[in-house]
Amino acid sequence: MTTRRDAVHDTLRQSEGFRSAQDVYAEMRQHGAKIGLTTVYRALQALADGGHVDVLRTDDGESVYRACATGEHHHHLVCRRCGRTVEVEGPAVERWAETVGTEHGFTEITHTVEVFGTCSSCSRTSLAG
Amino acid sequence: MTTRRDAVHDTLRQSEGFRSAQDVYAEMRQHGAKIGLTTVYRALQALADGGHVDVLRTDDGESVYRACATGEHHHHLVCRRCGRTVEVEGPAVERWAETVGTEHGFTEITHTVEVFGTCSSCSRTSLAG
DNA sequence: ATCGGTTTTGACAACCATTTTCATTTTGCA
DNA sequence: TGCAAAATGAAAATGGTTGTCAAAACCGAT
Repeated sequence: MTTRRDAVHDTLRQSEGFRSAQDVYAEMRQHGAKIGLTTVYRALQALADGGHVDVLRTDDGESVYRACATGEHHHHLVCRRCGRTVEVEGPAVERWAETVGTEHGFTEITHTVEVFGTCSSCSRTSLAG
Repeated sequence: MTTRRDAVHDTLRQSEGFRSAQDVYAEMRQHGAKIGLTTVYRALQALADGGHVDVLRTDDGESVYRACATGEHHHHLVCRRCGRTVEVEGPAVERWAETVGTEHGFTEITHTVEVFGTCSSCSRTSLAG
């Protein structure tokens, strides 16, 4: 039997961008999956804790998740319109964060970096329509 | 009469780091201010909209605010223990975000960058205690 | 198969920051 | 002074997320 966690993970993998727990739940139900909202939340958390999916917060405080191609540290370029996401790297940013933290006497430095924009197909749409 | 918004702004100015709406409210009440929670929320939003204070989200989804020295675009180095915050600039990061977005055909690029760490006095404390 | 014991599940209730509502108070201004 | 518009705040509503707990699924041992 496919564990629910895998089912959640699969659902996420089929998505282009970041999806909320509620989104994932709704989609799974629509496809006939028998699963509860609580379980989706738990699965998502477990996946996130294990580093199998990335999490970020939308402007209105919702947590959104995404199954990324790599487990390596990376950042995201997210279309603010359709949510399409590109994984990007930025060694320069990593170094900058580390440096700036150290310079001020901080230790155990971590950072969050997200880039937002309007993707080409969305800006086309807005010009046309 | 000092408008409530100014009172909220002042309270924020006296803080070292980022404070939540509830924090600000509690502190104002403690100092004898007659103000409602709703008003604090509204004032904080207005201040944020006007670019007079910076906002960010804690890991648990709470919005926290800070009256920053400058209205210019800048980022923060925040102590994850005590919340002490240093304002930092990173021209390299700005350029990187812009470049990476443009390369992928995105327009109207914005970004969020926050650096977290443990400040020197907090790491001393943890070693001692 | 069947019996414990452990883990997972999920309906529902509880949480809690934030928003909305709306009646009251304050303000701005003629 | 009067009156419309804006600000206020107590209380209720909202909504994503988490806690509770009993039922269901799982698993190794008999």
